[in-house]
Amino acid sequence: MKTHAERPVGGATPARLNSKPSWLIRDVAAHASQLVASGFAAAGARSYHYRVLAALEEFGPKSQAALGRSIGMDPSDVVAMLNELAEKGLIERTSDPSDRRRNSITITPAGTQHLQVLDAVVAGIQDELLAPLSADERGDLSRLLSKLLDHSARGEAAS
Amino acid sequence: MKTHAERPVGGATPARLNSKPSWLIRDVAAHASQLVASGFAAAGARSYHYRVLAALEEFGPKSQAALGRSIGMDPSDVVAMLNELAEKGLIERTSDPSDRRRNSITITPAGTQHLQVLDAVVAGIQDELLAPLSADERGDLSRLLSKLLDHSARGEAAS
DNA sequence: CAGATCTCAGCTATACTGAAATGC
DNA sequence: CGCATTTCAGTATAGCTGAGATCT
Repeated sequence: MKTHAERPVGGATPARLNSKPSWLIRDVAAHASQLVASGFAAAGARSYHYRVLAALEEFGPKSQAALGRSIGMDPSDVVAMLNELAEKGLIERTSDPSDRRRNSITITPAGTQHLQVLDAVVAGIQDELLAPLSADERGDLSRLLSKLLDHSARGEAAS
Repeated sequence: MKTHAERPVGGATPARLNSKPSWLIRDVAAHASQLVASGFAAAGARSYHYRVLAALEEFGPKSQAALGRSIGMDPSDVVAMLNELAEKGLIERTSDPSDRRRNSITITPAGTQHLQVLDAVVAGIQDELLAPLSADERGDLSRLLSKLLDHSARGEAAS
């Protein structure tokens, strides 16, 4: 589960890569993903599950399409994830009587409980990931990243 | 080519996600990857090609295994990428006489030229990605990310 | 009829695993 | 022999496309 590699081992990394923000971000993200994936795997979940359960808990019941839009997930992937979550009893699909094309998705009590477990896993990962940074630096990092994200979100909206 | 999506559109994003550094990083990285992938695709390349060519140009001829180690790429993936690069005449494989298990990989003049084109693409992407940040902020971001990367690299070395 | 919704089948890129053939 | 190198075949995940059936 510690798959290893992911970062150079033998010699140096090419300067082109470790000096470019786009690559630094990708490398840090790869590390973060690995932490999340293995933490969630230990809890029998995956990253997609967390996104879905979080949206349901924060926003209440939604249609599959609306769910997908709120977390940037493709509708076809939503189908597959809900199948998995329903099998585990973490969500419930009921067809919406006001629009018979739609399913109304609800998080179950077991789902809420599972979400809390995953929240704890995620919290632990933030600590591990940000260990080398001071509280101030953590704030700076979040602020800078949010700025980049806002910008790219607006860029897409403009297209 | 503008694939779209990638970030919520309909309503708000769950607070759990956009408040956690690990998710912010992943989202920014996804955006960066998309920029790189489409920029490289326009030049007939992919991200893996850049890594390989950069390592060869900066460090000189290497064996496939050493190449893979220097850029954190799996040996089996190195094989496939070198096949593609060799077909385009960007690298050359010659078997190493001092150790007949090894191939010595060299970047060709065409490869160096192609790398320069990709360098320009990458430079443009940094500007696009970091547009909302001041020069000071860009420096801060790189510094913070490098710190995180150093930490995770040391963590792996310790295992 | 246009358009939304759900579903399924399949594709790509990245990254990894396992195993074989060869050579040190 | 153990170990490194190259290669191939296969797996898994995230994200996407295309198309069909159903409904508004």
